[in-house]
Amino acid sequence: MTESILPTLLTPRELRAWRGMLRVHQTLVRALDAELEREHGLSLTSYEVLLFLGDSEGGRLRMHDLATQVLLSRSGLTRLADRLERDRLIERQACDSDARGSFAVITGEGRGKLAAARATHLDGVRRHFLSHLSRQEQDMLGDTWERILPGSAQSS
Amino acid sequence: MTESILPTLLTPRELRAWRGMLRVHQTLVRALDAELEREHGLSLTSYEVLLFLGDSEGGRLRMHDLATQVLLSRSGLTRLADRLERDRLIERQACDSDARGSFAVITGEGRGKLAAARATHLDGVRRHFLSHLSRQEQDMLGDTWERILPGSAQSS
DNA sequence: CTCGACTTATTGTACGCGCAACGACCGGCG
DNA sequence: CGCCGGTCGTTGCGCGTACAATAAGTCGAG
Repeated sequence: MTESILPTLLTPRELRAWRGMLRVHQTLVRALDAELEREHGLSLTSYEVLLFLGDSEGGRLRMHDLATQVLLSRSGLTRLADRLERDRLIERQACDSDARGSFAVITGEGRGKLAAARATHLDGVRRHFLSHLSRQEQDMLGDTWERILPGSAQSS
Repeated sequence: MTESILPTLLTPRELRAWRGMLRVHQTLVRALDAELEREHGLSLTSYEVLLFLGDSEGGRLRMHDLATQVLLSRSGLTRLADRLERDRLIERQACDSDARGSFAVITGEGRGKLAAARATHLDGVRRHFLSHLSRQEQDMLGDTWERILPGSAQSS
């Protein structure tokens, strides 16, 4: 009676590819976040905000665009920006071409923090991730990501 | 004066491999979570709890072990288990060999939910992820994950 | 047998995030 | 010009999670 639809499961090969990514991602993100927090009192998302701002021309970005790039909801970014502003790592700036909008601008202090944190972060990415990959594998991974989600290449 | 240490940045190839994973992971997890939530009112973490329980012998697991497998803190799992128990998808069971411990046990209703959700979830994983990968690539990915984080292969 | 260091699960608390709603503002069309 | 659908950033609210502290229990050394 209750013989429900049994979905055909994944093959071991598929499982390895899929769950491996989940594990690796979660583990690495946790580790990188912890390192950043410990050495610079910065969360990974805060770091990414500074990163994108620092690499933008003028060191500023519209809130909406910034939210998109760091994969945060607009409300989430509003709150995060509040904290970063409180810590004087960014400032807000009105947008004169559109009175609704505002820019987030990285401060000098923010740039200093970014440079320091970047060293830690990049070191972590290399230790935990890149060091295990040959150049060919890196290329292949990049191709794979691009195929799965077109436009997955971006700034540092 | 303020000539700080400029960390040497990542190469484009490294960037593609690294940030690609971040984007793909976040996007896919969001999508899968939304599908599960919409079609079965189940979060991805809840699903994973049911999954691991359903695939364990006796349909039960110690809270501590379960927390480890779903990558949740023990307190996080306690709360999640509360919710799942409220929805009658799992039950708690005392452990007679160790009076401190308790088991989480999947219920019949939980198994039904799992079977249904599993169809949705596996379909999603195939559509969003596996369909873009050849068998060779799946193998290569699996190898890569295993090298980065030994022991990244597990149940469905 | 008893003590003490460790483990297990739970609880208090705080935080980060998303969703929905809001006010302010934009731009195009009648 | 005036309106109206859409957008931008912010806010109220609720949820899910981690960290620290706690109570109960385990196990081995003396």
